[in-house]
Order: sequence, then structure tokens, then C-alpha cells
Amino acid sequence: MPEVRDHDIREKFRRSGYTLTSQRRAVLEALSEARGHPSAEDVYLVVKRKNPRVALGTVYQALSVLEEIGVIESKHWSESPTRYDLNLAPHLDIRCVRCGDVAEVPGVEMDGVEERIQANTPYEVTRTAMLIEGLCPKCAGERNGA
Amino acid sequence: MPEVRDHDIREKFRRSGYTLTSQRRAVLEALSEARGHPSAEDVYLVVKRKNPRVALGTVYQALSVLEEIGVIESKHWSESPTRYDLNLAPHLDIRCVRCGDVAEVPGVEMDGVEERIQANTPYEVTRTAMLIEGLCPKCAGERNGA
DNA sequence: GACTCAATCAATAACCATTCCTGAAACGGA
DNA sequence: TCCGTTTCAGGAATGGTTATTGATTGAGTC
Repeated sequence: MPEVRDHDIREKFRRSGYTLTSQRRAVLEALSEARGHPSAEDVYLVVKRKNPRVALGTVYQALSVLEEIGVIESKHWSESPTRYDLNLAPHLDIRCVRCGDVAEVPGVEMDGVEERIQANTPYEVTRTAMLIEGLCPKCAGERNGA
Repeated sequence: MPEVRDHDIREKFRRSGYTLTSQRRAVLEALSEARGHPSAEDVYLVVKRKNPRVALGTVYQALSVLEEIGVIESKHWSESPTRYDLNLAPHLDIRCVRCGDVAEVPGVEMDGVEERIQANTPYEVTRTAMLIEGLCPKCAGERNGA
């Protein structure tokens, strides 16, 4: 993890009152090592390699704390486990319905959408998420080949 | 159900090869009677009032068939069961994180977003969904009151 | 360094929406 | 009517996630 983010993370822990334990740090490291957008299970497997005593429940709890204090974010496509992401900048992700791989979709501006939604509903908007599904090039090729 | 939609539905069943059974019709009727966006369980409870022998699994299967042939659509907010909707026109829904109520958000244009996404990813986009969460006026009031 | 209290942890059981499985029933076509 | 296929009911199973319960750890204090 870059120094800057590291400081930022420490700051968020300090402000929240939660403590930055070794398990939570391990979860963060697993997230930054993992390519793509790992599930809780993926994170668990990575963390377990270094510390076999860690339980899956601990990983879930750590992920929930990290999301609550705004260090990571989650996306939940239906019919698949929740994916976690260190990238906090607004961005779109697409998930392959066949193999489950998640990739970023660059270059699509969604600025102002949340504001327009808020302007058109009496609800107090707390979160918006764009969930995109498709076929990755690899799976599209295999489908045509088969 | 209006006559027009009724004919449309029959047509979609004919084309798909599925049969429009009484159970599937009952599910459709339950969906059109239900206010808002019912879950499978909600639909099940309504259907069961008229036909107590119908099983929950049957409702799930019927909903899945109806979605597959394009008669209904589903939205899945995390941490809550999938909601089903007869309204096939593009529209946004917001879900209250406190009571679970779903309401429509009118007047927000999302035209062209799917095309822009497709233009910026090598994936073959099959589906996009905007999932919006917030606090409904009622729950926001209760929160402030408490 | 020992003490105290709260926060956190590991392990496991429980939960719940959804799917799968099985044999029975209904349906459509010869 | 018979036959093959589709659909159904009922219930068991699945899988991601959360709750529970003591044990452990850690920061602050003396």
C-alpha cells in the first residue's frame, strides 16, 4: 500500500474509534494484492496463507468495519458473492455472468446522476450503484467456439 | 391485467415454448395486485390465498420463467430478497434501507448509458441496473423523532 | 510489570433466500 | 387412450452471510 493511503487509513481508524488490528491490516493487504475484485472467501484464502488461525467470520467482520469507516467499498451482483474493492474513486465495474470476472469500465461519466435522483425523490438518497453484467471476451469466444 | 398486456403475455409464452399454466397466471395476477415491488415470498402469500396447495418453490420457478421470457423484471438490492416488477419500461427504483419499501424515481433520464458502457468495454453487455438506496420520508421522520 | 475493562477474536451454530431433487400429476399430440 | 414431455408440490439441501459465545488481546493506569 502506498504511504499516502496508509496514512489515510490510519486516520479513518482513529476517527472511527475502531482499532487497526493485525487481522484488519491483513485483510487490507489481501485486498491490495488480489487482482480484480475479490469476494470475502477470496480474501479469507489469502489471509489464511499467512495466518492460518484466522476464521472466515473474522474476515467478514473486518470487511464490514472497513466498509463502514470508508476504507473499502462493496458491490453485490445478484447470484454471486459480494465483491470488495480498495478503489474508492467513482468508477463502473462489469461482471462476467459466465466466469464471474470483474473488470473496470473506464471513460463513462456518471457525474450528476445521484444529484438528479435526489432531486426527483422524497427519499434521502444514501447510496447509488450501477451493476453491469455481460460476457467477457474469453467467455464470449468459448461460447461461440462451443 | 389490461387486455393488451394479456395478449402480449400469451404471445411471449407461445414464442418461448413454455406453457401459460394456472400457477404462472396466478403469479402474474399476484404481481399486478401487489402494490410496490413484491418479493417472491410476498407473491407466494398472495397466490396461496387462492390456491393453498401452491409451493414456494413453484413461485420461484414461475418467476424465473416469467423473467426469462421477458414478461417481468427483477431487481436485487443486497441484504434483501429479490423484488419483481411488471413494469418493463426503463425506470429507476429506490429502496428504503430501513423498512424495505420500494418507490419509483421519475424524471431521471438514463438514456444512452448502456450504449456508452458498451462502447467502453470489451465485454458484451447483457444487463445494466441502477440500484438506489435511501431513507423513505416516513423512516427519516421516525429516525429524527427517536 | 501487573491490573482492569472494553474491544476484538476464533469457532461454530444458525439464518434465510434460493435452488435442487424426487416422484406425482397434468398436458398435448399421435 | 396411450406416451412422452412439461410442470408441479413437497421437502431437503445449498451457500453466502450473520449471530452467538467464551477466550484473547490491547490500551491505559497504577
